[in-house]
Amino acid sequence: MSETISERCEIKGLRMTNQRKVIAEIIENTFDHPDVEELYNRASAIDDSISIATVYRTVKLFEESGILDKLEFGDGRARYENADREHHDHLIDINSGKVIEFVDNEIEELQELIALRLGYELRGHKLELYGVPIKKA
Amino acid sequence: MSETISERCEIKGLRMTNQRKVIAEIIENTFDHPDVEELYNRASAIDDSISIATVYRTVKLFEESGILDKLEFGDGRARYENADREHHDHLIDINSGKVIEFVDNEIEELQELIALRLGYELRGHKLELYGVPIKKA
DNA sequence: AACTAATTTAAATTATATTTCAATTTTATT
DNA sequence: AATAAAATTGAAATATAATTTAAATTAGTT
Repeated sequence: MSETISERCEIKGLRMTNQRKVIAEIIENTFDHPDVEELYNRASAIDDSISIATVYRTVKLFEESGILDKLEFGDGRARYENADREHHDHLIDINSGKVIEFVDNEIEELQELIALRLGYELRGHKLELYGVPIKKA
Repeated sequence: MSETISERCEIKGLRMTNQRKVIAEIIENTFDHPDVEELYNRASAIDDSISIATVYRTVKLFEESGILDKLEFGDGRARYENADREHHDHLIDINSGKVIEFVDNEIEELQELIALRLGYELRGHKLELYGVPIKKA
């Protein structure tokens, strides 16, 4: 969480148009996992000249630049989150769709180890847990 | 690996048309992770009257019946595998696209535990490791 | 064999994402 | 500040994956 997204874009040499600034700021201040449609809605509320094509282009650009992480929870829509955060994985409540973030160092280390055993250097991973809330008695 | 896919379909009360039998058999005897297009190619080679719409419908039906597992490795195409196998996760070679299957009980147990700590009963998970081969000296 | 309901094909449609291209905006240069 | 070159934009067209429609066929039942 060192620099803002706009700052990181400049470091990467990306032109900061107003559209990109708007989208960057939305993601900066968001704690959920919006899809493109939702980003477009939020961006339009700030600057209604932004087109959805630009939102698609921008998230793709940001993803390729390592500024955003793309998430896919299996419903066909890609979701995005700020990549400049402590790494974490996701637990998805299959009843409500709610997404809970978590970190577990033990599981992170195990993944490295498993990859090594298979002769690979781990470059990334995707871990999603799907569950239902435990009912309290 | 107790029954064949066809047998499991019958248990579930699904009608076994010739198209479904062909698709079931392909998946039964496959050790890779074909997408719909690839299943369609293989099915057409056996019975060239099968349409791609049927392949789409069949994999969806099979998935909903718990006969197939749907995999998404982030390239936009869904892949399928026989669900009636020892549970395993996947390591994807990001250079070659090769998919390696693995099982690690420690990581399985950890996932249960993490879900419990968050107040959830684990119903499923998706773990994919992405890596590059370690070069031998 | 006839009947009913499910399934099939082929085409049309939907949903998500990407690309095209003229117009505009940005950045670097003067 | 004005200018030129290059990148970005919006709107529409296009691409791609998946689903649905409707008429025809097939499976399972009587």
